[in-house]
Amino acid sequence: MQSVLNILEARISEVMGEVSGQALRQCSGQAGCPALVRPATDARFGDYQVNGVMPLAKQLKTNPRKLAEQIVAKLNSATADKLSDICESPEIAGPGFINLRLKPELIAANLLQISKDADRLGLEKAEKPKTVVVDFSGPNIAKQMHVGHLRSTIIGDCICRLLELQGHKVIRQNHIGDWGTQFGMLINYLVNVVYIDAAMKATGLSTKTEYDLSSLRDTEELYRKAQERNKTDKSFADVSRYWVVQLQNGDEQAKRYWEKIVSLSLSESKEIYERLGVLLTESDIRGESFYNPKLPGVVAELKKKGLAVESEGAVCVFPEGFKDKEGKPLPVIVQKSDGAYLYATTDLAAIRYRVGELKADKIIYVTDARQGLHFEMVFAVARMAGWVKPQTELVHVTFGSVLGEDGKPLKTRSGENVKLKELLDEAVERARKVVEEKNPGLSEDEKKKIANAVGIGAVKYADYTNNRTSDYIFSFDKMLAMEGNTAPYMQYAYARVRSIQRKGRDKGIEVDKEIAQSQSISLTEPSELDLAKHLIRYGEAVSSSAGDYRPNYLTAYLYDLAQKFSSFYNDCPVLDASSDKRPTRLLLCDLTAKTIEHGLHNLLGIEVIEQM
RNA sequence: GCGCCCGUAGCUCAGUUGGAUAGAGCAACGGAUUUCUAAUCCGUAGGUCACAGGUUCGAAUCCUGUCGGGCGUACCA
Repeated sequence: MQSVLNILEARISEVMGEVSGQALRQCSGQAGCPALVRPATDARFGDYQVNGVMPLAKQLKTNPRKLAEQIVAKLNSATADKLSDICESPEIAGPGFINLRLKPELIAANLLQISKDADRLGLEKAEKPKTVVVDFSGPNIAKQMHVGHLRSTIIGDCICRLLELQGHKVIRQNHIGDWGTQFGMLINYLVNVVYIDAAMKATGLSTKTEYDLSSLRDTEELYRKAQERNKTDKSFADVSRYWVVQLQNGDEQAKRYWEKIVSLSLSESKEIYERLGVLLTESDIRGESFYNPKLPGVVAELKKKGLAVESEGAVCVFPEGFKDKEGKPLPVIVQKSDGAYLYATTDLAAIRYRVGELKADKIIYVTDARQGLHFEMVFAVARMAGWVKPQTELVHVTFGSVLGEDGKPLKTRSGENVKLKELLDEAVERARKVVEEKNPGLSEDEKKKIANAVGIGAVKYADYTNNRTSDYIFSFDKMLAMEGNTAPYMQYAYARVRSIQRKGRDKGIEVDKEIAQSQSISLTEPSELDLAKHLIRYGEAVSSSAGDYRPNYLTAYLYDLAQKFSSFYNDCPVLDASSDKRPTRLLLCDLTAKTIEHGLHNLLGIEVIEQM
């Protein structure tokens, strides 16, 4: 089902092209006359407004109101009747707006159509599906996931879900940091402290064993202890360097320890992904170690193509238009003077793999805004090298930082990054307290389930609902508030609908049958009509959200929906409604629940709950 | 220095290639409740869209400058 907005845009644009066609080509040479149909800014103007007449009139150097009249006349003309199946007769207003009001029959027909399509709620699929690689999350192995990974992980996840819904082939790529010099000290620590100490204890040579592998609660602790030892013990640091070399050279023992560390860390990440409802699996992992063997080839080819040159001992590519502090050309360094490779090299190898092997039409990078320059330059080099086709899209989807209440990047009191696990634990704990207070009668199981859904949902929803490009201030109190655009408010709205349906069934009303059999729609109350109109616009919200990779467009829609439902709920009894009104109201309830569930659960990965 | 992003109500934030009288939530004030879950709804009040110019039928949005903040800027990722 095509969204009303798209149909209107297409039909009106066509007519505008016909009305202006030749004249337009003469004046500007531009093709196409977008109607710029937008939701009306004020309900008094109807449901949609056409904004495109005025810019067109400017191009044609004609009077916008006169032009609007011509367009409306053409839209209405008997031969080219473009609107009467959708809208009432269009009205011209202000300097040259065309206002459109939906016909009740269209609203009714769309509601019924959505109702019949339980899986997709009438959402259309892309005409030309693309293969889209989405690079997101990318935690550092050997350290726990912290708040710095939250946004990439969940925004990336949402983008994947949106694009998949639109019918694109989405390939998730988790570019984990599982390679590098830090593994030397970690391996060294495992070998020399964990295993040797344990062995000495086992053989009675030592009674003082501080750690064995099982005592390591997590990779964070391993990292911290190894780092501490590396700093204070010079000979330990020397041995760490030895392990780096061993690992690079493919030494079996080094590899075994490395694998141990990676798998320990991955199991921690997996746990976080599951709690967050993020659909990343092990098969999506293509980390630095995966690209490591390909790096010499990347550099060699850049050299062969004459793009990479030696500068100050390092191998560099100088894409055009980038300058350093002194205004001199800024390089992308692909190999350090000591021979080591860098992030840029890995990213270039990844682009080759994604275009060459994965056949990507588009690659989306979900990382914070600070990496903007890095990607700009890497993209430039990849294009210079001919590793991406001109039509291949490389998109950097950026986001701002998560700040504490003081407006500075969120840290613990001791200045460390806040662990994602602890953040989620606290959110769930706080949600639990609220459940306990509001609904003490529920069973332990239900309380746990609700606290989990609300707590995790609140963290995610708060992030999604902020414009991704700006920083936002993290506040448990605000995200867990029952009022306002929050997860609990949305979940509550859903739970209320479900409650109506439960009550109805208890009363012996055959809710599903009544909905399935409802052929005519009766929208009499303003809040009913308002809700109905909003329900048929879900597709618009999804496509604008996906088009700009902005989850907040979707949350804004969902919040509007929940508010409109609440008004309807207040004004219109459902179960006690007269028999001519009840089927429609049951249908509105059902579609509200399905839409909230689809948005929250299918697209944002946030759990809905039947009661709270 | 240069580049990128940002500055909107007391607070937290929306604002869709420039569109009609700039919107929400919180906080404040006033109303609605023998409830289909009030974890709700309705209303009132609150603004020099940082500042100054410019572009045009029309600017929070585009351009120039100023002030304030964040980030980046040769071997981290």
